[in-house]
Amino acid sequence: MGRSPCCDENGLKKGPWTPEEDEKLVQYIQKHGHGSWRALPKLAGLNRCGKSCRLRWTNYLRPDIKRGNFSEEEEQTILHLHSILGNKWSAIASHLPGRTDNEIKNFWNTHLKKKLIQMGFDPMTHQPRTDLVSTLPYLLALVNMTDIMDHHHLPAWDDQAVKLQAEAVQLAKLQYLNSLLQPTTSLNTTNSCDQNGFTTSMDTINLLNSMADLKENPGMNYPQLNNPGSLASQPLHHHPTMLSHMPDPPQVPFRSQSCLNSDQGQGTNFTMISQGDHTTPDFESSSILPSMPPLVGDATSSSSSYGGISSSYWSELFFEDPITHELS
DNA sequence: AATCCCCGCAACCGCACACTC
DNA sequence: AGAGTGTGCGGTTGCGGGGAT
Repeated sequence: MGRSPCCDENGLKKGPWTPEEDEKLVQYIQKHGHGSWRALPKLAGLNRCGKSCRLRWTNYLRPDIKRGNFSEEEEQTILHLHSILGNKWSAIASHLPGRTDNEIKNFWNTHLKKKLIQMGFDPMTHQPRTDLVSTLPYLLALVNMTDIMDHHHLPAWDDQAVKLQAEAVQLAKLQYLNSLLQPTTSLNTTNSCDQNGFTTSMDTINLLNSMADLKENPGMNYPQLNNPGSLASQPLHHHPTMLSHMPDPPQVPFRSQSCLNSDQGQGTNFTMISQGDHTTPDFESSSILPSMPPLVGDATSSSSSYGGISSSYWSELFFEDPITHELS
């Protein structure tokens, strides 16, 4: 079968559109509608193929096109929908009035995707990247910064910079933990939920991380300590530090399949050290990352998620409208 | 001031699917 | 049923602008 591409005809212009061409196209469509795109160029007096006209109209000349930068709300919506729909740009665009699939695709490829990668998240799954190799340069850079500061007794950075560094280190630790928790590592973990519906294993991990960080950086303020479910149980775009300029999204507890099916009270256990009235995780401190406590206890769930993120994340697809956050 | 390099975006390309005859 | 056509969609390209050197 097959057919020749519409733009193969000789003599048809390609490339950027001139204002005159735009004017011709707009005037014709306003007067007659686009009708058959293939026939349109001739009727409108344009030396273009129909496909080129259609793209120019739908992506640029249409009167309801919204130009300009994406708002924070739009950015958040794109992230949220992409975490569910993937690269279905037209589907995503249908939820953003005035935005075209092409515009959203470009915005994703030039801004959001890079942002996620820089933060150590897989732009396709929206989960922390678990391949240590890919994040090693990032980790090393962080370590170098810290070492240099320590070695030269440099004065502390401004608060914001220090916080950013601490948060980045925490993310790196999260990735490290995730790598340990992957099913392929043969280290099994149990996902369960607390009364708020958060997945306990990752919440535990985050709590432990926060405690470790607090130990290292006594002055820091870690919201997870007050709200253990605030970090890893949320999809990336709900991450409190990721894309921190974004306004808080509607706070809806995520319902993971493993949560729905498991008993409460189960969770990943770590070796803990009792110190008087307090119990602390058994961290063996390291200059780079705290060595991870051994995982003990048997797997009681065959959840396909690791660290509780995946199941929570995908639950949205099955239980929640991505736009309204209402149960379906 | 000139050149290089990177990045963002508009436009193109090719494939897939729906529809018509 | 199948060939031809129209359109939608996602991936890719290449140009132009701006910053870095």
